[in-house]
Amino acid sequence: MTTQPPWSLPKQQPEEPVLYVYNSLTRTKTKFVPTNERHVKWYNCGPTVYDASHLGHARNYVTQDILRRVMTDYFGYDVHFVMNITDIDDKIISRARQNHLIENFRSESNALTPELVDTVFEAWTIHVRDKVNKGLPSDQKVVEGSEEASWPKLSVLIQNAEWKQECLKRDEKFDMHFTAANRCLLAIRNARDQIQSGIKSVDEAHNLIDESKDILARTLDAKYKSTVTDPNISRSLASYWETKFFEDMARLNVREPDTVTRVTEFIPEIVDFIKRIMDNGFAYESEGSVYFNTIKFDNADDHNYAKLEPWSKGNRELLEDGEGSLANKTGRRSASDFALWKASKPGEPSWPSFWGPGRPGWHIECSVMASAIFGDNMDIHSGGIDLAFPHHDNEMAQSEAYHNCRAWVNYFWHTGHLHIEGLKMSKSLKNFITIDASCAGTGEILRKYTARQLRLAFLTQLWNAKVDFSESLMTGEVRNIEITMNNFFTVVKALVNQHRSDAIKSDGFHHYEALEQDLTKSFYEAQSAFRSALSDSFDTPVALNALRELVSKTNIYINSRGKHLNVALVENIARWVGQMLRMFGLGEGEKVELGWGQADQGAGNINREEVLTPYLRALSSFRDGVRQLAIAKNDTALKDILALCDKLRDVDLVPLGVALDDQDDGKALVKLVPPAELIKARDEKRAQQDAKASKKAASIEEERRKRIAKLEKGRTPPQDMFRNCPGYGSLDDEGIPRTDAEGQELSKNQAKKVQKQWQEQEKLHKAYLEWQKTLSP
RNA sequence: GAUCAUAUAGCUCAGUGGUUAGAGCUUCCUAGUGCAAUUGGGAUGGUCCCAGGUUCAAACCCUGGUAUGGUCACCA
Repeated sequence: MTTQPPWSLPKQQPEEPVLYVYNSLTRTKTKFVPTNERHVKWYNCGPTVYDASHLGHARNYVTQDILRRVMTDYFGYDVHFVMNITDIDDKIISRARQNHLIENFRSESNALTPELVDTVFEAWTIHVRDKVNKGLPSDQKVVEGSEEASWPKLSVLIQNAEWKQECLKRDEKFDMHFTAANRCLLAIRNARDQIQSGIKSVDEAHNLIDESKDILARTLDAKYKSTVTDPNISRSLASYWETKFFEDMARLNVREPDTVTRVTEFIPEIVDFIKRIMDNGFAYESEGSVYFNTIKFDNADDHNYAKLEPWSKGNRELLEDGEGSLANKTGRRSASDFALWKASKPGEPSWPSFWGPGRPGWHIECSVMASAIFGDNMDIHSGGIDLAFPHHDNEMAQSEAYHNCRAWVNYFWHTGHLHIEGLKMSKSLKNFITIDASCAGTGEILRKYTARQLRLAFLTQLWNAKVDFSESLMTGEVRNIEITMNNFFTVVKALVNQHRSDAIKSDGFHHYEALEQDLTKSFYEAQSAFRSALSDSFDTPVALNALRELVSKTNIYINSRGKHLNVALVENIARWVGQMLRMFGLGEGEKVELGWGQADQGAGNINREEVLTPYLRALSSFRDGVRQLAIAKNDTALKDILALCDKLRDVDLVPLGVALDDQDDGKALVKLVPPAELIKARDEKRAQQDAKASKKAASIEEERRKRIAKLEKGRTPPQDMFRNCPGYGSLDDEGIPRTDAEGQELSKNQAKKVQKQWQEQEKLHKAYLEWQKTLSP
């Protein structure tokens, strides 16, 4: 024979799953097809940098980071991930200007004077009339001149929860405005007292200004707005918060984008872009501003406006009727038209353009920057769900008007919003949580939870669903997963170490019997389940469950197999589980290590003496104890030795991060854990046990009462349950009501309901009779 | 006010008109140990929001009500 026998291509059975992802353009899961091989062009809407990042940002960027990691590290796409930074916009400008004005005002006020108090008081009255009034009922509105006089009355009214609720209905920020006003007024009164008693210090002046900052900023801004002309003021605010943003992202283990684009770096491109949209006939100029013509665009044959949320477009047009002349006032031809270029008012940062000095509108930046990097088409555009309309719809309209194309974006992925304990997060609801501890806020999330726990919380929810961030989610499910994984990896690592130290390469057995076959099968199944979950629109909750189930099965195997454990198989499983967790971005510590790593502060440079001494001291003192017992030859020696063993395990080794688990063969499994983690676990457990013990008697009694109450409910046989029961009239043979108290026949639903209740009672009664039998022999 | 959701176990939620409505967590019990521990096994727990209707059959479909939440062009 000189030729090889024929070979045939194997058939994949079952076939591997194909990636489908929920796409906002269809509001269904659509098959993911990149236009160019496995290259993926991905543009993500980044933050507007004017304030500290909050938990909502964390939700969005961590979730997108998860999707990005799955796409690159699991599915193996070559992703080019671009994110923009909005570093110029109305909010940045006004925030920077107000900060600047307050700063100036503060440094110019070098004594507490009646004039200063008057200025603050005037600002306070304006705040009360403009802001607090919004929430007040029309007959209780504060009129000019009577602000301070009406305050005592309002302070009493706000104690009334019902009244306050009504105000919040009228204006959801009422509480916030009221609190600010109250704080400010207290500071004003305090200042007056100080002046009375002759105190005029700078500190008191500054204190007054700090306490009334927000209120004062508004009036200062109204007065001196146009005097602030230095563009560096808003630029430095933006760059400050941009740095903070990336620091927060780094703490959250979010990968940096491949490309970061900033609006202020793309102004000439933006101007040219707008020019071409005008040339294509979809924009018009009015008093130095340029607007996009949504009506004309929507009416064009090959274009549609508001592809993502066409229903919102309808709302907008309805609203236009209500607003009437507003459209004319701002120079727009239709209320749905939006600004591409805004003429700058005096004091506002501006750039030259064909239409005079101005700055870009909000939506145009993303169109221009994405086009500059990706050209006339991209695979994925992502962002928070709240951006879908109008931002992304406007973006698409602009870009399609510019490129003269039908589809600028192929897939829109919108991440779901975050709620706190069932409510949306907002400053006015006072449940606002920032990411980093260094910024002021009601809460700082990284002080309370780790980046890993936060990411796990998001992984247990679908990326495009609403997340409810709650204490119970974090301390329940998340902590649970974390503990399960940590314990699993610790045990496997210890097993692997033990196995290596036994040093025999083979004991003459293959260790691949039915139990190992089963476990291997579970391993394969978990891998398949994991892949199909992620292919099904990144279903991370299901994927995580596949990992947890595999861990549970492996635990069962470890505990049932005893000495003849196939360590290699267990190690492979642990390695894969660890890799998948790291793939999600949950990794800590060294990558080569089995598992997902465990953060261990203070584990830096290794110094042999420092490392070994505490362990040797523990060992040595244990030896001392055993020796003394042996020398003393007491009757209780055996018991005392065991007590020493317990002390070594439960007291001395815990802070050293060593846990000992006894095994069948009499040799303990030595587990190495970060000490902090071990101490935490011990304390949590103790607290739980204490809590249980303290309420045990009460809860047992409670349980018993509940059980008996339920059984007692079955005392009445079903035939009698409706007798003498108000609300029902005549009964049939079995005691089921036919008519109500007035003799009217029961409605169908009613009849069905009593039937159901009757059957329920029959069951209860049966249980009751059984119970009675056990009571009387 | 307009509009859209949601309402199922103590909590978070699955549930496709058709057996006795499910899961995870919590709680309780339990195995393993000299004592612990990782871990395992089991049990408890339901007026499917209320009222009517459609259907042979409703947690599921329809109508009305109630409650909660979101959105209403600043938003991640």
